[in-house]
This record gives sequence, C-alpha cells and structure tokens, in this order.
Amino acid sequence: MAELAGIPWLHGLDANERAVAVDDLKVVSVATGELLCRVGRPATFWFGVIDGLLKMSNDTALGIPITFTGVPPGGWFGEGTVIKREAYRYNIQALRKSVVAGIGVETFHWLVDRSIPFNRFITQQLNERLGQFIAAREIDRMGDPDARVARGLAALFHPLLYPGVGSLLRITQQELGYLVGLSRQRVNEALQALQDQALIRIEYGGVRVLDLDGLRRHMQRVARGG
DNA sequence: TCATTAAATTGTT
DNA sequence: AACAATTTAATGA
Repeated sequence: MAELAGIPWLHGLDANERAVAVDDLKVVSVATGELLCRVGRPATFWFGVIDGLLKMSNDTALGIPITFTGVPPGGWFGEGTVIKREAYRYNIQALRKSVVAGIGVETFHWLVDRSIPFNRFITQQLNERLGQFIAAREIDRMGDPDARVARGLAALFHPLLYPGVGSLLRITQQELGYLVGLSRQRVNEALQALQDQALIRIEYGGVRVLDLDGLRRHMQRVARGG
C-alpha cells in the first residue's frame, strides 16, 4: 500500500505494533460535503487525512458557527476526545472528495499503553495544535482579513502537523474562504498581497509557500497592529 | 499524441 | 453576485 508511507506515526512503531495498527487501519473515501464526525457522537476512531481536505468546525450546533481549522493531507486529529473516551466536540466535513484513514479507539489505547514513540507523536501533536489555537484567537480578535488568511495558510503548511502538504498546498480560494471565514474575493485580494511580498505563489488550484517563516512573522506583525 | 470540448478556478467589477 | 479569462481534465480520433 502506497498510502501507508504517508502515515507519519507508523514509522516509530516496532514490527509487531505496526502489524497490529495496519491490521486495524481502515481507509475510506468521502465525498464533498460529507460529515465524518458529528458533535455529540461517541468517538470511535482516530482519523487521518491521506488525500483531500477536511474542515473542523462546530456549526450545526446552536450558536455561531466557528471553523476551528482545516485538515490537509498528513494530518491526524481526534486524539483529545479518543483519549478521554468522550463524544466529539466538533464536526468534521470534507471540503472536497477525500481519502481518510482511521484506527479504532481500542487500538489507539493499545498503542498509547506500549509505544513511547507513539506517545511522543501524540504529545507533539497536542502541543503544536495548542499553539495554533492560541495564535488563532489573537488574530481573529484583531479581525484583519490579510492576517486571517496568512494565519490560515501558515497553519495548513505546518510541517509537523501536516507532513503530507509539502510546499504546495492543494486548496482553492473558495475552500480557503470557507476555512478562514471570508469571501472568495477577499481571499483572492489577501493572497495577492501575500504574493506581492514574495511569501507565497498563487497557482491554479493551490498555493505554494515560498517563505513559511515570513508568513508566520507577517500574521504576528499584523496582529500587533504594525 | 494531439486537438477539441467541457468543467473548474481565478481575476475583476 | 455576476462575468470574462485562464487552466486543467476529459474525450475521442
């Protein structure tokens, strides 16, 4: 299976553990708009994106719809709820036709109980995502559209959380608009501004990052009001 | 492989 | 929201 190569945490496991994980691994194809997780449903799987793009949000719930983050290829999510054996606190929806992998809750705990590399992966995952949510709060409070787009892109290009992305992120400006909560034309405007600063290059159906550190500095600089 | 057509995406108003 | 221009994907010879 070529798909296994794109699953980052598999590499840290020993032969036995990997065999158990692969045996339990399920790979499904989801259509655009399809929901993988619903708020309130018990967590049964720990999911990862092989190909495509997902959106983590809490719409359909009462109150204002909030998009937490997008999940591009290489990203794994849901460990928080799986660890606590709770119900999902968000919806996961496919922004486009995607291929998603998952392992069951029991297998997840089995790995947590015996593999140190697996625990390291989970800890790092939680830590990096916490950093992203803190940055998101700061920037959304400021409300500068260019900064929101810069932040959204910097998050999706995170090499540890989303190793499958590389330097070219496959995302349309429409999809990016759904993720950061802006109109397509406003996203287009922001992208051109970022391109003018040589931080990214706009490509058909995607965005290439030229300077990830610069992108991060940009969103922080704007968030401070500079 | 190439040319033609349809569909998707982008840039602009 | 609507439009034109551009790029990609699909089709068939």
